[in-house]
Amino acid sequence: MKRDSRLSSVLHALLHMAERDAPMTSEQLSRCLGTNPVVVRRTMGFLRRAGIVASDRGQAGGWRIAADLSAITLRDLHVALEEPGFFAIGHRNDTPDCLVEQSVNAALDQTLAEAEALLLRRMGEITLADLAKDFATRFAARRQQVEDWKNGA
Amino acid sequence: MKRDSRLSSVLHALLHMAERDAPMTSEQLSRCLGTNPVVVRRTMGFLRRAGIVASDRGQAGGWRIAADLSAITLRDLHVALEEPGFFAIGHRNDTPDCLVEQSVNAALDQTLAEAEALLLRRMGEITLADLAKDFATRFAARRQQVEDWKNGA
DNA sequence: TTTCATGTAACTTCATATGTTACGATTCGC
DNA sequence: GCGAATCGTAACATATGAAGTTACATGAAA
Repeated sequence: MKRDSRLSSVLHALLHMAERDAPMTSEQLSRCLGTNPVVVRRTMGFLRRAGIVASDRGQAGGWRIAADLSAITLRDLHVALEEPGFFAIGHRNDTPDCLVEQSVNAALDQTLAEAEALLLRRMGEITLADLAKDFATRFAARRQQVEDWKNGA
Repeated sequence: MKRDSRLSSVLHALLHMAERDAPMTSEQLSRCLGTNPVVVRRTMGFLRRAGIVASDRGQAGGWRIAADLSAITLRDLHVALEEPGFFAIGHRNDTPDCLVEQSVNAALDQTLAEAEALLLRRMGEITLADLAKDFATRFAARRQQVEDWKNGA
């Protein structure tokens, strides 16, 4: 199945934006993400409508984060993107007459619902601030690595 | 997103087979599932290769369950079908150079991995025998309902 | 030997995520 | 005001993958 990568994309974009003071244009973001400015506008539009980012037109325009990093969770982004569901598996018929199919649906639905609840809970616990911190750690580690390499050479 | 419904389909098929003594043909199963005999053969082929069902050609041939109902779990079926993953969301680039993207991937992967582990655990606890029992309960309830309706009329 | 069934390749169809083109609307600097 | 930069969005193109379909080979039983 073709997986929806918009959540990953907007996270990537938001963290890049968080590293800067000035707004970033769709064109800049599209280069970060390896995609197209129109795709960026289309996807970020969901976040704008959810109040997570704001956009300005004209020169010196672009996208900026409109909320506190520690107040934006992965769950918020998932909801904002209106992602239709987490799962690549499902059943064909939502309201079957066949009792056998009803048993099958009930078992699958219950199992998937439990996993979905876990996902939503966990995603509600992870904020953009957490990711930015994780990035800072990685960045420091790489900088140290480069430093070591320079000294060794 | 187009969801993979093969797990649902084979469960449906297996429960119908469990209700009978004789083998069922692809044609019969396809009518139960509202699909095509070739699709049934293609999908059930995964279960045959996993030893969960057996098939016989020729007259009086068809499909039969080759293991104990209480020994077949949803997880076994999921694995047998070689379903590529549970999730409809994911990230675009598996081995990014960008440190920001690495942070994003790490966070998403960890969250999804946790949910996947839960799913596999739960699916490993549910057997075909459990579903057959649930079906029996629903069947009895409906029979009672019909009985009541007859008496009332 | 005929009939019925599976096994499988090849192709079609359909849904949908993503990419692209085009153009209108808005804002800024001059 | 004018022109450049930028978003907003419609319309269309492309790619991927699940499921459906056709065709035919293989094997088993009456």
